[in-house]
Amino acid sequence: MGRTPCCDQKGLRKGAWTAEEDQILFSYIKQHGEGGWRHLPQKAGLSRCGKSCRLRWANYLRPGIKRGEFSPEEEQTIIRLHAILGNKWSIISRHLYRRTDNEVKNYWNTRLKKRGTTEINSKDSPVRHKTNDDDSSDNGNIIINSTAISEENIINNYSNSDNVTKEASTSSPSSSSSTTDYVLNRGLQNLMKPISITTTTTTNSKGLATISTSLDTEISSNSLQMNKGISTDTASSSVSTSIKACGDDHLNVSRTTSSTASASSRALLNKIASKLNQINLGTIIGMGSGCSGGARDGVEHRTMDYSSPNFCCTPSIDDNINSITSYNVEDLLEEAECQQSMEMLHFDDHISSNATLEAEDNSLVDDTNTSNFNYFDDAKDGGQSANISLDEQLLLPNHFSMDCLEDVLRYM
DNA sequence: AACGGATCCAACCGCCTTCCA
DNA sequence: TTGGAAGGCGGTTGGATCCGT
Repeated sequence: MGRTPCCDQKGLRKGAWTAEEDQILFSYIKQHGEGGWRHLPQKAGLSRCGKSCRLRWANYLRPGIKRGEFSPEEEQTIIRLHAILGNKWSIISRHLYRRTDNEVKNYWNTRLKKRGTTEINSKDSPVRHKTNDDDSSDNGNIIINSTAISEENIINNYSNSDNVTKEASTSSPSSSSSTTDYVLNRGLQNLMKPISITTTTTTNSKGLATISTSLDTEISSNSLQMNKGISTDTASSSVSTSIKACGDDHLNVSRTTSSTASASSRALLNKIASKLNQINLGTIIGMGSGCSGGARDGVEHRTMDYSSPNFCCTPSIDDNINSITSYNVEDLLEEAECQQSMEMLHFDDHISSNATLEAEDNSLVDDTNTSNFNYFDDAKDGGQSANISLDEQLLLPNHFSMDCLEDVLRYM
C-alpha cells in the first residue's frame, strides 16, 4: 500500500480547523510564504500534518478565494468543461475565476451530478457527451453547427471522422447562445462597442472544412479608461482562427489577429481576442501561429508571440503570421490538457502580492521585475512603441471571466 | 418538539507525479 | 539513473445543517 499518512503521527489534530489554528497558519504563510508543508506545522506551532495545512490554505484561507453560490455562468462552464475533461477538477477550476478545485468538485457532486443527464446532455445542448447515437451524421461526414462552435463540437467532430463537410456559411447572430456571444454580450458589455462577430464555415473542393471566427470591436474611452495619459482612444481588432481537417486524424490550424489602435489599446484588444479565441477553440484545439498589430499611423507592423506557454497554444506552432501547421488530433488534445495543467497566474494575484499600481511613470509596475514591465507606459507617447515582454504575458489572465475582466478594468 | 433522511461541504486518504540530491 | 521527499489530485468520508413528517 501507499506510504503511511503523515496524519497518523501521534499528537496531530484532525477534523475541523479552529479560528485560532487558522490565524496561526495564515500569519505564518503570510510571513514565510507557501511551501515546505511538511515542516510548516512544526515551525508554525501547529499540531497538524503538512498536508492538512496545505489543504486548509489552498481551499479556505488563501486570499482571493471566491465562495458562495455558483452563478449560472460558472455552472455552465463546469458542465461544459466536465463534458470535455471529466473529473479533472483542478483543470476545470482554473477556468472558474477564484474557485478551488475542491469547491468545484463538491458542487458537481452535490448539485449538478444529481440533476441527471436529461438537462446536461439535452439534445440542444452543445456540451453533451458523444454517444454512439451521435454517429448518425450524414455518411460519416460531420456537420458543424456554425452558430455555436464549441470545443466539444470540434473534438467530437474531428476526432471521429476523416472528413468534415460544411453545413453553411453564415454569420452568427448576436442572439446566439455560444460562449463567444455570452462574453460579448455580458462580459464585455461595458468595455466595447459596437461589437460584431462573424463565424463562417467553408468547404474546399476536397470537402475539407475551414472554420473562421472573427471579432470586430471598438473601444470607447467613455467605457474604458485605458490610461490617464490618453483622453480619447478608439481601436478595432479582429482575430480569426481556421482549422482544417485533412484526413487521417490530422488538423491544420492557423490563426491571425490584426488590430489598428494605439499600442495599449491594441495590446488589450489582442488580449481579449486571445481570450475569446481560447474560449471557443484554442483551449482544446490549440491556437495557431502569431498575430500582427499595426499602430495608428499604419506604419508599425509587429508580431506578437502567442506561442508562449502562458497562453494555451501548442508550443510547437511557429510565430509566423498566417502560418499553417499540421497536428495529430490526439497530440493536440494531450498538449492542450497538459498546458492547462500548468500554473496560471491570476491578474489580481500579481496586483495584490507583487505589484504596485500607478508608479511614477503612470504605468503598472511589477515589483518582481520592473525592468520588463511597462505595459501601459507607451500610451503616453501616442502608443507607437508597445513593449510586449514575457513578464507582461505572465500577467495576462488565462482565465477570462466577467469577474476577471472587472478586476482588470478596476486596476486600469 | 423530536426524529430521521437528505443535503452540503470541509477535510481526510491514498495514489500519482514531480523534484532533486 | 534512481529513489526518497514533497506536492498535487481525485475519491471518499463524516459531521453539521436543513427539512419534511
